Amino acid sequence: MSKKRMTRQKQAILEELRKTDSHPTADEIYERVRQKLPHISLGTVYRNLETLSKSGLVKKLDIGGPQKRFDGEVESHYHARCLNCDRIDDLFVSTSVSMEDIFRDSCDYQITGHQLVLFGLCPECKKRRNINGTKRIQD
Amino acid sequence: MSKKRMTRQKQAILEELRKTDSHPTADEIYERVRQKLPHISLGTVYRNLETLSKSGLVKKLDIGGPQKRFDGEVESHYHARCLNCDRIDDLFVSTSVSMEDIFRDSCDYQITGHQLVLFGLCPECKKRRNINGTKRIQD
DNA sequence: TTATATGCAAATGATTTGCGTAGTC
DNA sequence: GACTACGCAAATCATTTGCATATAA
Repeated sequence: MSKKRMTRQKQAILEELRKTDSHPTADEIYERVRQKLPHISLGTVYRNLETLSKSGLVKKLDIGGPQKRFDGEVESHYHARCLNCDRIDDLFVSTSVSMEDIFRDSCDYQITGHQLVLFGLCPECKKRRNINGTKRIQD
Repeated sequence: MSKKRMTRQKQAILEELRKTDSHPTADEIYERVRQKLPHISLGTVYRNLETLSKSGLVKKLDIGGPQKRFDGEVESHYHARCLNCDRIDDLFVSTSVSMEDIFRDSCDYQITGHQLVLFGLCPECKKRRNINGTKRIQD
C-alpha cells in the first residue's frame, strides 16, 4: 500500500469541493482551481479526484449525463436533478420512508421520474464469497 | 415531425432486447444482432437504440459504469447490480414501501449500497414554467 | 534522499456524425 | 420516387496514461 501525499493541487481541489454544493464536473473543478493554481493540469485534477474519492474524502457521482460529478458531502444522501436547468440538489432522507413520501415531502421539485439502483452481491456471488472468502470487491 | 421507418436492423435490435433480461450494452447488442445481420454497423445499432428509446419501445439505462445499457422492459422498475460479476437484475417494487423494506424483501442480494436520483423541475424552473407555459423538457 | 505527484501530450474508449448509397413507404 | 436509414470512417468528448521533471515527507 503506497503513501499518499498532500500537495497544493490536491488541497485546492478538496477545498473547492468543500465550499460548494453544486456537484461540479472535473473540468468545472479544473476551471475553478486554475484561478489559484494557473499551471495545474486537467490530468492532475482527474488523478486527484480519483485518489480523494478512493480515500473517502469526496464522492464520485455517476448519476447520468456525459460527465461524472464530484461531491464534497460524503455522508450518504440522495440527489434530485432538474431536467430543465440541470442543477443537482442534495436530499437527506431516512431509509425508513417510502418513495411516495420522498416525492411529497423531501424537496420542492415537481418530480416526474426517479431511478433507484441497489449495489451488492448477487445470490451466486454471495454464496461463493461465503465459501472461499475472496474479497476482491472493486472500487 | 419526421416519420420513422421499421427496418430489418431496427427490428432485429428490438427482438434481441425483448428476448433477454441481461441489460446489454450497445456493443453487446451489436455482436448478437450481427449473427442475424452480419453487415450491420455499430453506428446503426447506436442510432436505432436512440430512436427506439425516444419512441418508448426500449429504455436507455444510465446507471453507472463506462457504457450505457439497454432494457427491453419498459415498465417502470428498479435495478440491482452485483459489484462482483456486474450482472444487473430487475426489481419491481411499489413506491409505497420504504428503502429498508426493499433491502430486506425485494431480492436475494446482499446489499451494500444504493443510489436514488429524482428527476423533475427544480423550484425555480417549476415557477417559470407555470408563468410562461414553456414545454421544452429535454429527452 | 527518494518515491510519489505533476504537467504535458498522446492514447483510449464510448458514442456521434458526415457523406454517399441502399431500401422503406 | 422521395426521403429515411444504412454502412463506413472520421470526429468528438470524457477520461486515462506514459514519461521526464518537480516536490513532499
